[in-house]
Amino acid sequence: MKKASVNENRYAEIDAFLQRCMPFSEEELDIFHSFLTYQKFKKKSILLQQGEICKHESYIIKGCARTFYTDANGHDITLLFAVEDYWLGDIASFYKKTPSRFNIQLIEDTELLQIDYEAKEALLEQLPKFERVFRIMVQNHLASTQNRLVNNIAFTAAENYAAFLKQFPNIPQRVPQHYIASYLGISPEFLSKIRNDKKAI
Amino acid sequence: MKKASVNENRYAEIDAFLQRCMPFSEEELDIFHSFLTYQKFKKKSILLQQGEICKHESYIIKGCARTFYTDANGHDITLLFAVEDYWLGDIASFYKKTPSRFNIQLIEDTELLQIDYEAKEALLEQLPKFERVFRIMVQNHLASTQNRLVNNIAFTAAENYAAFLKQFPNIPQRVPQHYIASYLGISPEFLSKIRNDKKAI
DNA sequence: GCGATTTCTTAATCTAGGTCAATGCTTTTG
DNA sequence: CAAAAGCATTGACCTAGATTAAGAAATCGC
Repeated sequence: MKKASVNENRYAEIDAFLQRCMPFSEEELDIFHSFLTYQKFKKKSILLQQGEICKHESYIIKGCARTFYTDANGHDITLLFAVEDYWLGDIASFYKKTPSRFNIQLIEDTELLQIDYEAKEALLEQLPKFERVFRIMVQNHLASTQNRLVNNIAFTAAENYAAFLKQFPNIPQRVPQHYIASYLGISPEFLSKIRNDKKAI
Repeated sequence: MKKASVNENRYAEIDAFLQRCMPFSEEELDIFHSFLTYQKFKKKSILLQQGEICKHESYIIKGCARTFYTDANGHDITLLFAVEDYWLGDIASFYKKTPSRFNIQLIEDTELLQIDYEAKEALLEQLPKFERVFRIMVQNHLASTQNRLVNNIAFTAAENYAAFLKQFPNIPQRVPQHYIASYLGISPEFLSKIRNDKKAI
């Protein structure tokens, strides 16, 4: 018989995320859950501010966020859009307890599962299997960041925009266009021009 | 009494590298060494070619290398300079056995300790502690790649060049200047101009 | 439902950095 | 040791993309 529950199973997605990486028993998953904190935030909340120490890594159950750096002229560069099934945080700040270089801002009302430094270390001690899960996650993240760095230099803004649409077909419906410009590292005006030039063909 | 040896201890540096991450016993280090292969390569050797599958991760005992992407016009973008105490490889290709996006070319005669996929998995199985070592390595690598991506977009070429000199004061004596331009994502001519403008001040 | 704020577009002008080509200087290599 | 290859520099000219400004459209908050 199925357990009745007010809030469905808030761990369903994150468990599936883990299982895609390697098999976990019910017991292991329960232990994992015990280290997580469920949190709801309103649209436009600031999860992390440049200069602060990043206290949590956060898995998105539902919602949308953006990690970005604001330069001296107040222009920002989007490092990452995160939606359902993504993790948020500033790794450098989280692990070294140094001031973060990045801001994290929510673009929609968002539900998160959060883990702080001590909880993560305790989890890793209790279930060393998770070292591997997190290693693989970070490896994938590094590979995609390397690709993005190289693409950003090697290709034109129009090419990078086309590649972005292909890789993230659902992001444009969820975030304002000038954030996409800031992800591509171009001005909003120029992105508008690119879009218009494309239409003309 | 010290063991006499023709080739000193070729593991001295890599062991120190590991110990900076966490403590290891002599036995553990011996097991680790048993998975490594020592290799010498001549200057200009190609360790990995765009399109091939990356078969090894390589620790540099002595020497200098460059990882780069060559675009359709034959221009290249340097992803990484590696010298003593760095690791080389294309993570995405190594783990997923997909064609590599990058070339790795040696800039000096180089001595490496290499590990292939099967050996690395066997090492991780026998000594799961290494999951953590590699996780931490990859995290640091990701953090610096994120910074580089953002800096590349946010700052001017001259600023990025100054930051490069500060971060890697010894690289310019070991690699031709046009490789540094390709790391910064600018033309060699423009780097030459930047250097000249700076002198003028 | 309406004013206020954000967002997007368009157009004129400007600039960081690219391209091309020529010259001299170092390294390699045979 | 000479010829060739690779490297750095300089200058003239070109272009992708930035900046500024202003109006139009969409969305938000009450």
